[in-house]
Amino acid sequence: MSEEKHDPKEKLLDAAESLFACKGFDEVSIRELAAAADVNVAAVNYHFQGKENLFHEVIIRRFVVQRDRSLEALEKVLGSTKEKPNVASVVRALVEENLKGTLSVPTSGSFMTLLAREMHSQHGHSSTAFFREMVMPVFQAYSTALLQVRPSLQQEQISWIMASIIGQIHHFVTRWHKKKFLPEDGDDFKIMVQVFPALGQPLEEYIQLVADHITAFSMAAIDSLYPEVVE
Amino acid sequence: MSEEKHDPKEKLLDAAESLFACKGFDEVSIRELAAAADVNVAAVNYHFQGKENLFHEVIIRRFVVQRDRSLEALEKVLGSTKEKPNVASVVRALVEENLKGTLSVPTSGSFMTLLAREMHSQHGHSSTAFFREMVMPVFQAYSTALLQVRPSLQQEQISWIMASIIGQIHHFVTRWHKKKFLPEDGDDFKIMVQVFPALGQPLEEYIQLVADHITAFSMAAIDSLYPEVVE
DNA sequence: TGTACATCAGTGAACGCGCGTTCACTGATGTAC
DNA sequence: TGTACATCAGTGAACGCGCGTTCACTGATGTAC
Repeated sequence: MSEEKHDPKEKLLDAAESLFACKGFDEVSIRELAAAADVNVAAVNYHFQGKENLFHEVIIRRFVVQRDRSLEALEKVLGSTKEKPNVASVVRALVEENLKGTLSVPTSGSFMTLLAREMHSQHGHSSTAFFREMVMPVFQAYSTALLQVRPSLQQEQISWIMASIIGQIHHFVTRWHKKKFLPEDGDDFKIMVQVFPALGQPLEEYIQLVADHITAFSMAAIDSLYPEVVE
Repeated sequence: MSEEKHDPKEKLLDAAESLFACKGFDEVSIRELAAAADVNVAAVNYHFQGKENLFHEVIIRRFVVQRDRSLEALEKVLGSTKEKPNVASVVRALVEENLKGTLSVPTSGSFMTLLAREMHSQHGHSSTAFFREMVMPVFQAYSTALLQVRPSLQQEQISWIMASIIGQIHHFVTRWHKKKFLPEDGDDFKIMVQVFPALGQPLEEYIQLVADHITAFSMAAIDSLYPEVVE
């Protein structure tokens, strides 16, 4: 089949992406990676000069996709000729695209966790570069869009709003991810679903329910705290 | 001085609490722990039968305090004779107590991260027990309180509201923690403060600003989506 | 085209280090008579 | 009270394992004449 990669570098990246996402950096050994990618143990060092670098490249590769998806989704909303973009449509794009991007890709359930590691890494340089190239552009684009659709908002108010929305997104992503690795007949699973029924739904429905809730909750807050100024 | 502990078990727990919080489970070695606690390397296994158990006990010890503080804060609000408790006061108690509890204790900035590890642990039993005894009681108490102060709310609506609030709390805690370990003259630091000015404040002010924001944001959403039914 | 050599991707085995853990031990405290 | 023994908290040194990494190597491809 044409899908099978033979480039060992690609094979390693693919294997690393799913293994790191499942088990975390420290819990995956180079031997395990090599076995999963069907390459030699020495290949990781040969192609990436160390385990840490492989990890870094996995993160970058995934995040470039995520970033571009988020930016495209926003452009689509802003460029829509059918209906004038408003606050709700921008918020919904942010919420929906992040949920889908972080949950829908099969292996990527815990990339929020991996990202946390990357951001905390002491390498300094890589951390700054990552922040500037992956996180900031999305943040800036959505901030600007919000200002555009509701000019009465001030920059700092937008920062607070974005933080509240992103916080909610992360939390619901984490919830799903936590549930995902639980045995369906275990006590933990039952309790979680009982406390939070939406977790009993399939992924697609969960995403929709969560997107609806975060959008509604945040829009209600925004409209109430910072209402549109009608001139 | 009377503060100095001589019980090696206590000394180990104290040293472990701050080291684990700073560096995470894998990045702290038993030798490091022993040195910090000024005990023998073998002491960890002697007192706790393994590194994993020590970690578990550290988490428990911290979380019992946190849980009890949260429950006390709620009781204080509900039992107040001066003013009738309302939704806002319950929400504020939840937000403020969690922020203080997670940020004010000197070593505990990253206990959210450690907690994540504990919840994901495959031990099954410990995970369930922890959830049932540490997380659920607080969740239940605040849910019941919300129902009490606004009886028109349904159980599932409360679950969604709580999730949105807790998500915001975690996010702002994480932000502070991320900033805390950054050099104050580094690029990362400058960018973060520029993007999110509240991070430039001292901890006490940050907590107040964040508590105000989350409470206001969430109350606006709640009152707008699920208004009080006046009979 | 044919030959000799250089380059390069990729490899298998081995290395050395740091880890969590173990174990035979010590010295102090408690107990029995 | 004095002696002999048992119990126990705590220890130092050593063990063995798994890890990331290294290195001398192979065999295929590219290049020069």
